Amino acid sequence: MTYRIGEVAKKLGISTSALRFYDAHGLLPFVQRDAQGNREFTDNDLNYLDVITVLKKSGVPVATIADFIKLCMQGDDTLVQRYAYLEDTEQALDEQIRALKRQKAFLKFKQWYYQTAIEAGTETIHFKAGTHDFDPEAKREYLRLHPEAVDFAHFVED
Amino acid sequence: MTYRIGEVAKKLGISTSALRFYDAHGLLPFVQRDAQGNREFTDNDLNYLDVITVLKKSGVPVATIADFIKLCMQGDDTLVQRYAYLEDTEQALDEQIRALKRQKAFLKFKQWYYQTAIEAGTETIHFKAGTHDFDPEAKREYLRLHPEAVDFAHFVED
DNA sequence: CCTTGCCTTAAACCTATGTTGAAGGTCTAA
DNA sequence: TTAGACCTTCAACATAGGTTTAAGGCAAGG
Repeated sequence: MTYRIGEVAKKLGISTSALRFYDAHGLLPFVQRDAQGNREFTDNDLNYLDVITVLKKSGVPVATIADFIKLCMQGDDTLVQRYAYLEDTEQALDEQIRALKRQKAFLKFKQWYYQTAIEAGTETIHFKAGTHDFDPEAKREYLRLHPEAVDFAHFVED
Repeated sequence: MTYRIGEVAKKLGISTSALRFYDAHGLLPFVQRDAQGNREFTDNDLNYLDVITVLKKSGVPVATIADFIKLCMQGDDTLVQRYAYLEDTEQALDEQIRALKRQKAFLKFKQWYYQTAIEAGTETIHFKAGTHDFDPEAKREYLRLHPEAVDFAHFVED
């Protein structure tokens, strides 16, 4: 049983133009055509599209995914390469997660900054007296209250 | 004490062209100019640049960051708005982290898939007999061995 | 037979986020 | 006083990842 491009688009939530774009860039070499030249997607092709979708969401560029798919088409000789490839992707993913957590720690600090400012009715409590400049003491104060936030101590240079 | 654009670029690891681009797009309304028209960055401006950097790394578009900076320039009346803004950004960050973790769970499955294929010397152990089509049994088998991976059960439709 | 709804390709277009280059100003040190 | 190292603006270019549009083919229903 096969699917037409429009059905696949609906099933997977990918636009038909994106699917054609992927095909044009070598991500779908396995998709066959019918007598009229229309693409015929099999269930197995959808499995490949799941892999492609995950790699895309992991931030892997289309050209790099195309390399991986090429390896897949080459059979058992490339198994080790493909495994290494996925390990690299996983490491990149881990680094992205770590980076986002650092951004989150900083946002948490800024939320505390605004929360306390809102309670005080004014942001000036965080400024150096007589200026509109941040008092670095604010960051130190926060780190005293939230020692778990050392992750973002990177931002405290003082 | 002030810094010139090149010093700031070196200090923060942002190119001078990117800094000028941010200025042109309203992210640096606080930066003053000297008699020659050169930008003069203060230490406090660098604090704002830290905030901008974090928002950027959190995936917030430049135009949206500009809105936030505008609120910052408007004083205490916008404290609650600014807090809400940061909460929204944090939620978006949490969702990104959750999404990356789902991608990672799928990659882990694929790593198992290749690990076992490498041990067997061939990928065919995961195919339906006589075909090159994935046997959905592989996913079920993996979930039996790794019940913690239900996160990605989304991908198991069978 | 004609309309509707799919599908096809190729090429042009779009958005975000910068980068690069041209043309010129200022300051400092030799 | 001239060379070098900065800085300025403005406009053109680049890149990724699609989307849109134009022009056309095939098949089914009325």
